Amino acid sequence: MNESHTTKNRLIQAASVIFAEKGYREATVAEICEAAGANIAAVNYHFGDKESLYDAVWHHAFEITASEYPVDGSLPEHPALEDYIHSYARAIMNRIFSEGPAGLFPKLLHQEMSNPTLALDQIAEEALKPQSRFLGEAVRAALEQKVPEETIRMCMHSIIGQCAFYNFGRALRERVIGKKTLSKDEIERVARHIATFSMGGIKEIQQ
Amino acid sequence: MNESHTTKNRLIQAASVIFAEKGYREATVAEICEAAGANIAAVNYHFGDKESLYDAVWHHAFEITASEYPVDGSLPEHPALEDYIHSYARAIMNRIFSEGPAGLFPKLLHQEMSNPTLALDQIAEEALKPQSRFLGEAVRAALEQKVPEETIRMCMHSIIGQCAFYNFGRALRERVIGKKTLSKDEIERVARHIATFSMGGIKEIQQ
Amino acid sequence: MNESHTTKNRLIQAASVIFAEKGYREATVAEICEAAGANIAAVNYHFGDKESLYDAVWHHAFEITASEYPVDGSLPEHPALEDYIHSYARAIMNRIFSEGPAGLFPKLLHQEMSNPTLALDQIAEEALKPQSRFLGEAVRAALEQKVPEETIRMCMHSIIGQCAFYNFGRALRERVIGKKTLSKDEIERVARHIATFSMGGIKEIQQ
Amino acid sequence: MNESHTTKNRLIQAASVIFAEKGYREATVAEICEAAGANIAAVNYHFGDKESLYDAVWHHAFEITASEYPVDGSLPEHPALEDYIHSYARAIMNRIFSEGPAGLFPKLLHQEMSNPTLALDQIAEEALKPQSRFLGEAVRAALEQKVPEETIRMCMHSIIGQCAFYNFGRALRERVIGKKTLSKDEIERVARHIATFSMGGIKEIQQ
DNA sequence: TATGAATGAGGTTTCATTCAT
DNA sequence: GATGAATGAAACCTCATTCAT
Repeated sequence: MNESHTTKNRLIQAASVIFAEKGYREATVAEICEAAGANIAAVNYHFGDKESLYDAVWHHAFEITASEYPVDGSLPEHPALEDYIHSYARAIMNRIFSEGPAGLFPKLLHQEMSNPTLALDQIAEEALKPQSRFLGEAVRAALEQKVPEETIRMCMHSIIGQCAFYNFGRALRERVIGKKTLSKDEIERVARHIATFSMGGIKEIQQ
Repeated sequence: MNESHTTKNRLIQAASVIFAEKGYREATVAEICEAAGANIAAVNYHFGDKESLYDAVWHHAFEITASEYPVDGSLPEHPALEDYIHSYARAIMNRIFSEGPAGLFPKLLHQEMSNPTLALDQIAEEALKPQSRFLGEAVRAALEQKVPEETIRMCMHSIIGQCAFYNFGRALRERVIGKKTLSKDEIERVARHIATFSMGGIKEIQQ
Repeated sequence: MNESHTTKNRLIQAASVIFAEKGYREATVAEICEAAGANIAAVNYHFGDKESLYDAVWHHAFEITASEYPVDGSLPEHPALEDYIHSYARAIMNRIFSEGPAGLFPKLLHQEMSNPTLALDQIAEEALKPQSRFLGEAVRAALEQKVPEETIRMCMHSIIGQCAFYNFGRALRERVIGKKTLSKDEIERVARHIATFSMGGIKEIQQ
Repeated sequence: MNESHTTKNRLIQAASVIFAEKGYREATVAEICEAAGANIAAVNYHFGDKESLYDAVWHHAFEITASEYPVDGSLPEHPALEDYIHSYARAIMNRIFSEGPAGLFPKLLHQEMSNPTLALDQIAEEALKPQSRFLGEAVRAALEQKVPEETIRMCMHSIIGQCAFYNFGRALRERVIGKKTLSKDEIERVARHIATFSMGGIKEIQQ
């Protein structure tokens, strides 16, 4: 049997979508099984319990998003700081507005962060720290250690926050601004904006 | 009887904390009643159902946070753009890291945004749009209409995103950076940083 | 205070309508009190409990219907059997299709007969046996004791059944025939029909 | 497993008896499950909710009563009107006084008619209209269209009412007359009485 | 005489999990 | 390797009744 169509895989795929949409608690084992075309007992049979399925979903979702939109995916040959920021912002924005499986990771992250389970510790360690370091080292190098560590951290947060807002603020943007999604062009403009804005910010901070 | 100690008020207070911590669905009527020292049927007696209690909690939480930390609370006599941004950022940061009742609103907002209920529509309209407008008009005035509306919106998102990150990113910051809360001094420095960084960003964008 | 507008009376009146419509169990004390413009505790205060209110309602409803439409209300001077039957049928039909308070008794009776409470025993004794005897004696007299008691009883049931059908069959007639109520004229024709039909039946039985 | 002893079937059987005795609202899921020897969650597992179980009970009860006592069950070769009436009356009387499962349908009908649920619409359409038509056509044929439609309807109601009285009047007959049930012989005599009485009535009406 | 807050018992329903097959 | 029936715990909600005022 084609490995990607085993019951186990179908469960992970169906669960990804449902967990992303509703969060861990609101998603029911029954609806996941039904969406996967599997028996009600399938989750417990294949994964032991609901929470272990959730873990499996996380790994699946991160693998997809990280390989489809790596944070260093748009770096030129000899990248300057602005290139690093732009590459990071572009990847994150593409993930956030992806309507395919690559879009599941940000949605899961959003769910998870309001009600952290044990999964978040692992995710933070394996998935998010490396991305954060990617950005942190670029900023640190550019500032040439003339500034205290706290300042570097605040700059990083300013950059990450600008990107993350498009994920966490999704429901709000729909309501306050009325836009549900962004076109490819808009995504490009936003990524460019974040890079430019952040470069201006860092220059100002340096003085 | 002292009005602030009626069963109804005790329910709202207990529910605020529990909803903020766990979200609407995960919080149970039973634990709220127990925490309020009330009977299991008290919620239905005083509010009709769980959802109406939730609405009451929202209004309560917003009133407190908005009166304790208004977004225009640190404006000088003739404020420049940087003053607007600083006042906004300072209020938001203080709300986020308040350990008292003023801290409940951001936490409720975080919960709500991952699983929006009907409450969010009302909150967006009544509480968040005005704050957003406060910032938007300051930015628009400073940029003197030389730039397209999309640019203004992106700048606003850059500012809001920097602040909001400290709310939505809470669980992550704890895990990646290891800091759970910020001291008064740190809050002041972050607010100042966001104002400075954003001014630099806006100047860069203008060119 | 006008006696008919005391809280106690308003409760009885409101409860009559609601019990008639929904039956004992489905009617709630809360809605009765609200309809009567009284406090939620009023029923227990004035009547002790829900069931005692129910008893009070019965007496109220029977008094009204029996005085407005007595079964001997249309008897001529020297009545023949057909006159007795006609008078009985006319009274019952008028009660059943009354839209005022006189219509409450048949509706309560309908409710009660599918789920008898202790109230039914009393009602049967005080209200229904006398009416039954009214008809029974007329039939017995007309048949001149030439027939066994069982035959007399079956004839009575034939008469009563024809009338009662318009009460118990109400929901069904609406659905099968599509008529919700009867005009004054129709009521007269039905009463006349039942008298004629029954006289024919009794004559046939006698042979 | 023997199909008639599955949990689902045991639930229907237990529920039939309890719904017939107490009506929809008064019957509790808990007592039904206990009577069926099943878990409290069994109703929701097998039927979704209480109301769907109720529907299933209706179909079950009607199938049994209609196959055990069909309204045309006693028709001779070339039936006259009296034969139709007698066959109808005999079937209805047998249903009403059956102490087995065939007796559940009239009891359910009685309950339903004092507090109609959506089920009644369906029952009226599927179960009762055909029976009513069976009688109606026989009467219409016998009267040779010399009489207005209203007269035909009133004659039908006279016949149906005489039968139905033994169902709806059950609680009353117990109290006023003191007889709880009828023997086989009595049932036969009542059916014969209704046929004779009705023929006399119809003849009288025709003149 | 009357009230409004409060309560406890009990209702239906949901759902993750188990177990025999 | 997989299933469908079954379960127990716990969720929200309803409602007649009580009690202090």
